[in-house]
Amino acid sequence: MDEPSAFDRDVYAVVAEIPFGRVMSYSDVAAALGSRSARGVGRAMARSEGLAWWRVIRASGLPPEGHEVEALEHYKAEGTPLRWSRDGTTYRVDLAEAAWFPPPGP
DNA sequence: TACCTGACGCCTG
DNA sequence: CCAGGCGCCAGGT
Repeated sequence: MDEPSAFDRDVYAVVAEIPFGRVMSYSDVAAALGSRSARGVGRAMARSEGLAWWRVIRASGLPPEGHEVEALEHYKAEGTPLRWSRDGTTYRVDLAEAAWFPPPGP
């Protein structure tokens, strides 16, 4: 069992703080850590377990590839604001409404 | 140390 | 809106 790196644990700490029904983009999580590695955040999420991974999405408002269906179930359960395409076949999280950023510490 | 990969992001056409 | 291309950062081999 390999232990998560300090960077990974930092990512998990931020994700754990995202409120119910709110989301953060990979780049925003990285920014909250003082980093610009959105991809590093994605890697950390891929290795994570027991986290609200659906609250971390791409800057475009789309959930991770291959997880759209499962993520949608969580969004419906949390009442996360969504933006549906005109034909109702695709959706994206309304970042203008659901985006959240951790408050600065003391 | 160098190279490769990845649950990413932004700019162009 | 869709593709393609380049940039960025952390980890693994």
